[in-house]
Amino acid sequence: MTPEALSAALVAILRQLQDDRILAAGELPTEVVVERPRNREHGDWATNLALQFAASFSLKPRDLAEHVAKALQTTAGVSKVDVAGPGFINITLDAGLAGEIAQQIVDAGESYGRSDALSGEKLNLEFVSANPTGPVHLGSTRWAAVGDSLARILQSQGAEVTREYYFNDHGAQIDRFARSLLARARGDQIPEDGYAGAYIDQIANQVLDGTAVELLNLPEAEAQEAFRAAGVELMFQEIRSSLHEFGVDFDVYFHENSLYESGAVDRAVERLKAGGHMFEQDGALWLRTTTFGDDRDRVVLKSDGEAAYIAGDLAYYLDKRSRGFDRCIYILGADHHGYVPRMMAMCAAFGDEPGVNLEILIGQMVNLVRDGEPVRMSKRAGTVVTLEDLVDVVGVDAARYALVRSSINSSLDVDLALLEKKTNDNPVFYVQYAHARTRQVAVNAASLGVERVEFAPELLDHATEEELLAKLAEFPRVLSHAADERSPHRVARYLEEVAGSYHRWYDNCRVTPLAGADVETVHRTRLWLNEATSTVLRNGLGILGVIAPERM
RNA sequence: GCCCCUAUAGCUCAGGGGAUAGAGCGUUGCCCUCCGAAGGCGAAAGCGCAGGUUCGAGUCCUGCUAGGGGCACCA
Repeated sequence: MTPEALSAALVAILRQLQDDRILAAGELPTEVVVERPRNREHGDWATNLALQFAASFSLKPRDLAEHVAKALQTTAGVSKVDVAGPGFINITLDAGLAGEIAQQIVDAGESYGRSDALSGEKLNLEFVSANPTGPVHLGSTRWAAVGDSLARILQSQGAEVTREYYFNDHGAQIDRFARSLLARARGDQIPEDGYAGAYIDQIANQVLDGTAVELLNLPEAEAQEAFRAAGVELMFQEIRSSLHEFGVDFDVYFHENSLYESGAVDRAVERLKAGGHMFEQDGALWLRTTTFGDDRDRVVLKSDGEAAYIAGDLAYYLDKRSRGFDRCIYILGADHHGYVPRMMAMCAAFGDEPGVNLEILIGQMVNLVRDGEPVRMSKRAGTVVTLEDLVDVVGVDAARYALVRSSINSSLDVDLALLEKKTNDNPVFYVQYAHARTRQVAVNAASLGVERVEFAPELLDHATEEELLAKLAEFPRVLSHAADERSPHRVARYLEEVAGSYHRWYDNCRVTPLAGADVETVHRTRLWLNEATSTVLRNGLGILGVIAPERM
């Protein structure tokens, strides 16, 4: 009996009580929270439904709890029901029932934890979208790890997810990038507002290598354009390849420039004009975002005729919608949070529903620290840490795990000194080690003739087995909750708990018999539990884009 | 001035209104004659402050304090 099954049984009981006129008419909850009580004396599972819903039926919590408890007594698989405290319902299952989940998990394999809750939803998830004026830095790397895991989580719930990267190859910053390249190619100083760093020299040289030397003798505008086109392409390739090394591949790399070349920007503006959301003032064209809650209106076409940045976003959003995405999710850094109200206003101006068709996740920044002291990331000071730097020092697994295990609402400190020491203080090793252990136990079991030829779940009755089984049973809900809350970090935290439960079990219950002893049913049964743990750890690590190693 | 995020153990962070607030690292005491000690068991150690809502608040609301980020016809 899984917590989901118990929850469903409880909902059915409430419906029955209503049919029997014990409960007043009224809306019933569609889901009831069934939790593992912290204190094992409180049974296998507990629910607070009486405390939650008693008031809406004009009952005292304990009275409602008694009614539910009485009905639950007769439910198959339930051995004991208690009402405790103000109205908690504590449930104990029949021996063996809790153990069945081990076999179910092994049978489900890769599909354990998946659901079809989001099937039919077509989601567009945009993240990273770092500008092609430099390598992917530490901050963006966080969104690469988080975004990719979130995509996997949403896919596990049946959603059709497109990972998208908005490639910002239009506008003034690209011009500065091009001027910087050109200057370095000529051996000149970087312009005042330009980009510095060794990578600029590298790319400038690459551009030169790939073309005729006469490039430098072209008229200024043509030379700059040549460096812009070639430099952006090289930068783009580098970003793409470092993300690929990081295990993050996008389905769509969308070039901002294409929106201008295709006329999509003009069409978006026309549509907003037709909707009566645009006005002219001071020679510029404005979008009246204040109609939809923004604190001031926004310029779309500047008085010099150039498009403001938001113009591209208008067209880009419409383009996503026209590609059939019900929901467009953006992951943006905290330095862009001020951008949210105007994006939401834009969404509303197009007649869409902000928060539904357009969803923006704001993630806090990554701070660089050395020995506890903050380090300012500065390209000029050479203290920019890139995705590749991070991976070079700690590897993909540790990097992804460290960046994904915290809530995006918290800023994250990355300590350089710690990373340089290559210490194993990253919890990813704790989880990976647990998985490696399950595999080695399986290897040893096989060599000693322990096989999964029989399964007697009632033998999984040690305290550490009950704990582990309950933990494994939570995986589907953890995934579903992580999807609902857009919180990949919950999966990481959950895996750490699974690993802990497994290590404790390993310490108490042997899968292989002691030397000279016979292989018994209990060993064969435990092998199922070992395999189930392996499955959950493997599936969970897969969600995080981290390898589940056979050995370490 | 306005907006967003944060404040939980020595450090980095979890914690879905519920029962005795957790993990990793660090400190410290124990446990390898048999499936991996990258492990387990134990100890010390914590919800910024003040109100409020609630049967019940680390969690929700208000105010305060502190830290981070943002408030362009930049992108």
